[in-house]
Amino acid sequence: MENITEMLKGVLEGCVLEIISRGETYGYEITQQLRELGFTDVVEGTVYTITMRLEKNNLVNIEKKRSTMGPPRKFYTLNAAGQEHLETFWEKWEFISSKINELKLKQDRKEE
Amino acid sequence: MENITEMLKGVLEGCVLEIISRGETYGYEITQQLRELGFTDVVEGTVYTITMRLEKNNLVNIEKKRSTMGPPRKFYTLNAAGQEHLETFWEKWEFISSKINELKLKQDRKEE
DNA sequence: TACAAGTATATAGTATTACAAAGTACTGTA
DNA sequence: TACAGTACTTTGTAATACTATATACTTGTA
Repeated sequence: MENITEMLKGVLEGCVLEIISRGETYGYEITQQLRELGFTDVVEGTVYTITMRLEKNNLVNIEKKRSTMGPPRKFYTLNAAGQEHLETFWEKWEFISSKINELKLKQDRKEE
Repeated sequence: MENITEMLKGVLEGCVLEIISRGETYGYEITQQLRELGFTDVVEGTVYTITMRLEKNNLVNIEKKRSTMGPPRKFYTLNAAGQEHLETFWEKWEFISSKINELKLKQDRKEE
């Protein structure tokens, strides 16, 4: 799927929060998980800006650990504020997606 | 629903296209329809920037008509390119929302 | 040894987009 | 005339994802 970047704005951060909430993980791995999910064009730089934002907003705990496969990894876990932020994200998502789908249903009726 | 503006990026234009596709309409009316849909904080300036973009990208036809209720209205209809753009929008929306919901389902499993 | 490839974090600059705030203009009514 | 409601327009700003690049560590291979 090409050129979905504008539609990813605002949701990508939520996806990253959700991925972190499943268990300790680091930037490079998050990127790969997003790619597996289907967002194949997401690059490391993008995820990095998101994790930096999460750090800045104090939504995550950080632990640096050695790796046998390259340089040290920065592992992230959600703190309480992060959990709360994640829940808010899903509420917003539910709201918006339901509204958009409402509009879409009207479209389908239109095509009959 | 407060502060959903970042999540609206990329989808609002699609919503406007969809509204126009239902029949000739103008900026002020589009704004009101979006508010009725639930996006209560959308303001005229926002819709205006979108309609301007649609014009610039040649996705709409324009007809100016007098009104008894104020200044002349600029009525928009979709042209062929606009129709195509709208279809592409729904495809992207289907793709993204299905991926996000996939992630959400995993979340629900997680909470069990 | 030298070098490539994979892993991993980091940064600067850019484009797109929604919004805030304000202004302009036209109509009908008190 | 003054004002409220309708309607379009403009300017500037903030947020965000992307491009491109740099840095560094490990392993494998010629």
